[in-house]
Amino acid sequence: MHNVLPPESKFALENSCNRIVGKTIGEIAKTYGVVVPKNLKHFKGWIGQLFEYALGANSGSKPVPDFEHLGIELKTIPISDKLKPLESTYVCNINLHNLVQQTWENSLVKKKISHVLWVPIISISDNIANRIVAAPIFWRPSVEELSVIKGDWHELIEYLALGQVEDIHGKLGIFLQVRPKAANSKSRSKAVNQIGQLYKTLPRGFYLRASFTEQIIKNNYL
DNA sequence: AGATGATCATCT
DNA sequence: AGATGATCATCT
Repeated sequence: MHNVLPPESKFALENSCNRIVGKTIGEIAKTYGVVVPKNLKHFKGWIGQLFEYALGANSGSKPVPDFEHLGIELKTIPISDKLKPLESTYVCNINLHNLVQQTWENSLVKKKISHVLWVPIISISDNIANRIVAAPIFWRPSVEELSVIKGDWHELIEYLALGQVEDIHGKLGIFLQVRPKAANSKSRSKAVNQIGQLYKTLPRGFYLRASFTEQIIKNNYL
């Protein structure tokens, strides 16, 4: 399998996107000689990784944007034929201890969502290979969108800073929410409780709600 | 353990 | 059917 070099510019990345739009997952996989799994149960991140490879994203599992030199984050997103996202979008992990020096301005959420390349995949077919790549979208949040997300972030971080991790649930937040992000419900990571003691709890992550990403996609297509 | 890539499964 | 909570694979 040959190596795909990172795009040198946003223009180069746009050209790569133009080459894959309208293709099926099967066609793209064939280009790189990889086998498409029958389903994603045991390969949940497979499509995302295929596009990281095809577009030359190379940041690996480091907590930085996929195209680090361009400051662009890559997100594949499954959508219906009516442009509705079928899933929420994972943004990043949450540090449940050491919250004092975290600010919105230096937050990973802000960094990750400031410039996103959305690659919507029309996922009507259960057959992964038959799913179709819709037009990729280079998106920057508007001032209004950013302000709502900033408000969500502050509300959610407030719980964590007060040691109320266990009171957080998926219903909180307008665009941004907190949900478990773990291998299973027995996974544990470091957190602080209300009286400042370290303890272990279920790891959590920030996610963008599907109702929000639906607007991003519709604003760009309709 | 914590970061990346997410989707699955169950509840409402 | 949509949303929340649970889960799967891989890398460092």
